[in-house]
Amino acid sequence: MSDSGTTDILIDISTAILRAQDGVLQFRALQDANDGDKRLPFGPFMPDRHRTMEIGLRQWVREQVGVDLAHVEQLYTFADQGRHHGAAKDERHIVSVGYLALAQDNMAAEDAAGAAWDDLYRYFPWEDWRDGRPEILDAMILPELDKRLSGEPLAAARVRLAFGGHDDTPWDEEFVLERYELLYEAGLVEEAARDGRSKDTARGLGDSMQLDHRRILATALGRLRGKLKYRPVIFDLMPDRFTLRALQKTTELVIGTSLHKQNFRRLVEKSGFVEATGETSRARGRPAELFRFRHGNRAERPLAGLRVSAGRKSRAPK
Amino acid sequence: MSDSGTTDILIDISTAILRAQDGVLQFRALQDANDGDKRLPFGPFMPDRHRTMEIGLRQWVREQVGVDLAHVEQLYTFADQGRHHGAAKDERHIVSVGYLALAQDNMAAEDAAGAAWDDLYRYFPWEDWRDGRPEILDAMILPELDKRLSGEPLAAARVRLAFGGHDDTPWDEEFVLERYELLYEAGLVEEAARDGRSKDTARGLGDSMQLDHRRILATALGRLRGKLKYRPVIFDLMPDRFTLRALQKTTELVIGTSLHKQNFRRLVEKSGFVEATGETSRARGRPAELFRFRHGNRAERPLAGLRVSAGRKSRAPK
DNA sequence: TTATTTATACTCAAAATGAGTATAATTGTT
DNA sequence: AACAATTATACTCATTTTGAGTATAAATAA
Repeated sequence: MSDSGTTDILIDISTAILRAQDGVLQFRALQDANDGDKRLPFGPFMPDRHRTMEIGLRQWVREQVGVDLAHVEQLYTFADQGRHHGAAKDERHIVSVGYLALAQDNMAAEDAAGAAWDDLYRYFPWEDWRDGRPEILDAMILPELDKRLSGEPLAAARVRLAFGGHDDTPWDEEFVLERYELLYEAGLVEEAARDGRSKDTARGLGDSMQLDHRRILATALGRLRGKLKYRPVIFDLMPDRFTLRALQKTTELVIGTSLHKQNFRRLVEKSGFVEATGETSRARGRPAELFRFRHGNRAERPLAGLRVSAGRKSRAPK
Repeated sequence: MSDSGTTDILIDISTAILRAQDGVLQFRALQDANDGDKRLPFGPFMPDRHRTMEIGLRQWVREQVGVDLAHVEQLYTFADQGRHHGAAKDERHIVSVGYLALAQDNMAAEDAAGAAWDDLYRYFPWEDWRDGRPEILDAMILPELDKRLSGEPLAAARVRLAFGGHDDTPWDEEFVLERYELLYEAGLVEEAARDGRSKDTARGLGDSMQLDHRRILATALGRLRGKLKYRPVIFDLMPDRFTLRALQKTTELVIGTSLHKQNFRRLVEKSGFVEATGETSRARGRPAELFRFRHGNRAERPLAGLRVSAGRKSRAPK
């Protein structure tokens, strides 16, 4: 079977490191030169030195940004040509493996040169619905997609699937990658022009990144949004003790929509994931009880995550 | 960044092709020599010839087994050393990308040499709970895991997470890979002995496969089980028209448990995924109405899949 | 004609959900 | 000290969803 390809392959491992801080969803971004596009921490997978890819990932993360990783999970392996513009000129073909990692709120390590925490939604402004449907969708994105993809046969269906239609196909917050890919194909993000897919000179939507790193970030956000619903990963974004309000704010940050406070509390309390510490946090208003994640007697629990919902749908007519 | 590894890398693309046929969950298996372990269709990713990995995958599937693929989805990229025993002696390190593909029930193409449809659960006998909890779990698997992993610090928690504890941590049908990996680590599957991880000579659990192909199969089954719950992929395993009973049987086949007939019908009818054709199928008993999948007006729909459930939990005390 | 088998319809109680209203406990302001 | 503002928390209530049946219908096989 190993008839072997004629070309050699280089595998890049890139990691989207996310955290929630002061009401902002952030990721660890690196800036090489001054002023160029930012990038994720990444480096080649070297099987001699890295027994597994996760070991490789941790090496690059350690060397490039000083962050302690909580949850780490592989996202996707991208191998399509032409999406790695700007890579060092190496005669090898590049395959890109993306990872998602979560960092606790209060981690130190702000120092590493050129590394900073960037606001994720600056790169995906159409994904933040916390203050309602972003205007840019109807003002620009949907009309432009419609115009630019009118040639494609199935484009209309793909757009409706990804961005939501009217009542029948609602916005699905998990389709982050599908939306980004459509914008890329339509030439609405700068990466498309850079890769030679679009001759557009207008500034694209959101901030752009090196290589295919914004695509990896999109995959990370979509995966995290999905995972929240069935595994308690949200707690990896929380400090040791937290109020239920803070937990809600972090959840809203990730899924990009607002939730009903009383019902969120009921949901969380009933889930058994948290236990009260007895302490309270004071700020303005009535003090809130501090909770902690309950990896109580059972080390890890496979319980359902926090299922959040979009609101009752009015009964479909017949 | 591309400081380059010193070793070259070979990427193998392997595909688990599943279908449901006559009440059996099957996958497309190949036998090279007579009598050796079976394998999945696979081959190297060759960037010169394959613009994307999915193109490569389709080439190897076409050449090795004659099957038309419906849904295709990437599963995971495995790069840990030592799990590829039996690979052709190539000085390159092997990275293995696994894919899941679904084939319609009634596809032809039985011919390709050495290719057959194998019963998936023969390779994972502990995963089929349709007739209740498999006896092998308590008779052999759990005691052996307990014994063999007693050295590992966190083993007990991992076992309980993967195989379910008593009341608090129920069996989660999606953790197929986690269970297989535990059995591998404990030396309870033949692949472990073959890879030099275990000196066991006793026959392992379930049929073994070449390379890491059973691991890919485990990943495929787990992913499919999870996906059923939120996307309508089950219909990719169904013929054009089907009775609700057949749909239920196929669902049960995949998730490995039995469902309540009347409630399943209610769920499916309400979901809007199917529409009646007016025709009926006759067999023994009252004829059943034939339905078809409704990619009606809207080409694809992002609606929730068929959520199936394990039975009401009695209220937790307190 | 009757038993058997399968499909389909309907019931009913429990639990979960969406959307509030009501009340409590603080801090900041007058 | 009184009160407004703010936040947390408790509770209500109508609907919907869910689990688990019972009842009835329409076929085949004996």
